[in-house]
Amino acid sequence: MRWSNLFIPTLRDAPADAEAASHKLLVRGGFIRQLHAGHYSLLPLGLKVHDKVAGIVRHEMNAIGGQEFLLPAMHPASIWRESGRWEVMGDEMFRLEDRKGAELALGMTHEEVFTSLALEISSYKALPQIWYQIQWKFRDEPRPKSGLLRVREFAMKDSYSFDVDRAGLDRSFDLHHHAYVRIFDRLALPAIPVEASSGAMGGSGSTEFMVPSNAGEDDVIRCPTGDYAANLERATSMLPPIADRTELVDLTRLATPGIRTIAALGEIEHGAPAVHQIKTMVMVLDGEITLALVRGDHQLNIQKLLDATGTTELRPATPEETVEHLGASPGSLGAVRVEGIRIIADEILRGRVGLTTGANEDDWHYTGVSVERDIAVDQWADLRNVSAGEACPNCGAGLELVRCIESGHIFKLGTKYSEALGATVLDPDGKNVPLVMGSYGIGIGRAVAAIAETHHDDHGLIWPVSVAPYEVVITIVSMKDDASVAVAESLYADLRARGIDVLLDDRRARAGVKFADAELIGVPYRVTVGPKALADGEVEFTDRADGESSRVTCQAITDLVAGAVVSAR
RNA sequence: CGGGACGUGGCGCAGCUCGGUAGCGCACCUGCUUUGGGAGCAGGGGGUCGUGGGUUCAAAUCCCGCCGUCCCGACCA
Repeated sequence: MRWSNLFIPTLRDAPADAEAASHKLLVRGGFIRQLHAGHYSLLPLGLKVHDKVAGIVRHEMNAIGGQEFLLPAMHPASIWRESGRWEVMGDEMFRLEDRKGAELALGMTHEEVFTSLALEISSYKALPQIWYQIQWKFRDEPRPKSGLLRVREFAMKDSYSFDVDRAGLDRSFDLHHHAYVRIFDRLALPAIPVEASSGAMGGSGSTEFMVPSNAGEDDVIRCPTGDYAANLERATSMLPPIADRTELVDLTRLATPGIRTIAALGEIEHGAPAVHQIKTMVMVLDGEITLALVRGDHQLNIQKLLDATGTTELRPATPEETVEHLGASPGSLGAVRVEGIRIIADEILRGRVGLTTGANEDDWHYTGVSVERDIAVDQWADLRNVSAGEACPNCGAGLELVRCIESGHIFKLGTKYSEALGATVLDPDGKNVPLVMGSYGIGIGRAVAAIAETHHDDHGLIWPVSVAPYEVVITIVSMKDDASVAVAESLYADLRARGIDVLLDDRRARAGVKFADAELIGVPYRVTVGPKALADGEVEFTDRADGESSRVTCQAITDLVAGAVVSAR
């Protein structure tokens, strides 16, 4: 294409409200424009990248036997009621009514609709099936942010596997895992597969593909040796055992006037170091007051509590609720001899004695607490946040904490949706069994942003050839130099004939402007045609990634460019 | 939802404290010069100052409501 005919509105300044590098550069480079919060228009350049990413995803899905569908974006409420998610999804689902007053939703994911199609599978002989689509999803995110990274309307590749049993699901899951590795490899995204929480999707296991970036919103715990990686919501670690203060045998009340924090309680006479304290968090799980107990120096991980209890809605109790149920205010709370309230405790507290905790009376604590003897724990679970530096559960090395963009997520769903919608098949024994399902997602726009986030420098974007809006740009230094124009036009025609995605910068602009724009929009290779080199029968070839330039003869340039592009695709 | 900030041509900003008919840079148009890293000079076009109301002779500016956008937190396949 000829730049002079294209709509590529580059900006010298990024909008003031852009924060993330990908956001600034995608706007500055003329790839996207915001319509309103969480909704972006893809401009021609942005759509080209988006299409190329989708094309790679599509190719790899087809390679594992996936079949492409296109399902409606708007769904009747009934199908979401059948799965129980009409209520579960809460405010995150866009809901509307049609003229007849029928309730509708904009799809945020498509388990229900795909499963309804799977009702037509009636025999195990038709399995396995892998179905996918690339379709727009709508989610009423509480806080859209960072350009394309978190939006309310976005294209997603979502696929679904249907198998007759768990072993089949494991195979389909592995196929997807490998396809995802290939996809992220081709996208040049250094995605780390990590153990993850299944959240509201339900199911038995899930893996996220996480791209390290400080623009991300997820924390990953990773072992530097590479033998362990998990979302903080799932991560575990080995902790050195704590020697209990066994001299504190008897449950004893301790006056602690004005002491409200773990730290303060560690400093007073007869106080206790944080590792010998129990932190008591009062939470409301689906409307039920619950005490969550962790060690004094630990932090409660909300997602772990949700997962351990199967809760859909969780919030901290209000100060009023806390006083009503426990008789004291935060700072003096504990679970000792508490009855009639659900108590969930972190595994690390199991068997501990000689502990200190609040006495549920302002300004009083207990010491000598034995967890087994004094606290009626209803459920033990891993509830604590892992911190950087703790020991890897596999090898003991110090764990690191990495901020990441969640770029893909694959789930073993099991039979939750097939049972809810009655999607069953006859197995070899003639028995009716529910389909065993998996679901697998990659956000296309988020992948575009993640690539931008990880492939840029001070001058602009540096697209990998696989997704670049154009593979090469021919920059004509001076449109008034007829020889330059002729050589550039000839090269342009040759490269197009070779199937190269080439952009001819034929604008009547100064060379500096053209160089700066080419770098901003991140075209991986540039051929500069100008009188200087042309006097020697040469042009310049520049690699955007390293900035290296070389002189190449006019005869050799076509092969060189085509070779570089094709090998990098 | 809690906290904070901001809404003035396409983008970046000043003007607001102390009310008096809107300005700068970039971009855009015309001309001349320039021409290998975001040119110079001259001329020019473009703004219901987010919105509704109030105060006032007079409101971008003061007051109130609303809307929108961004950031932090909460939340979030």
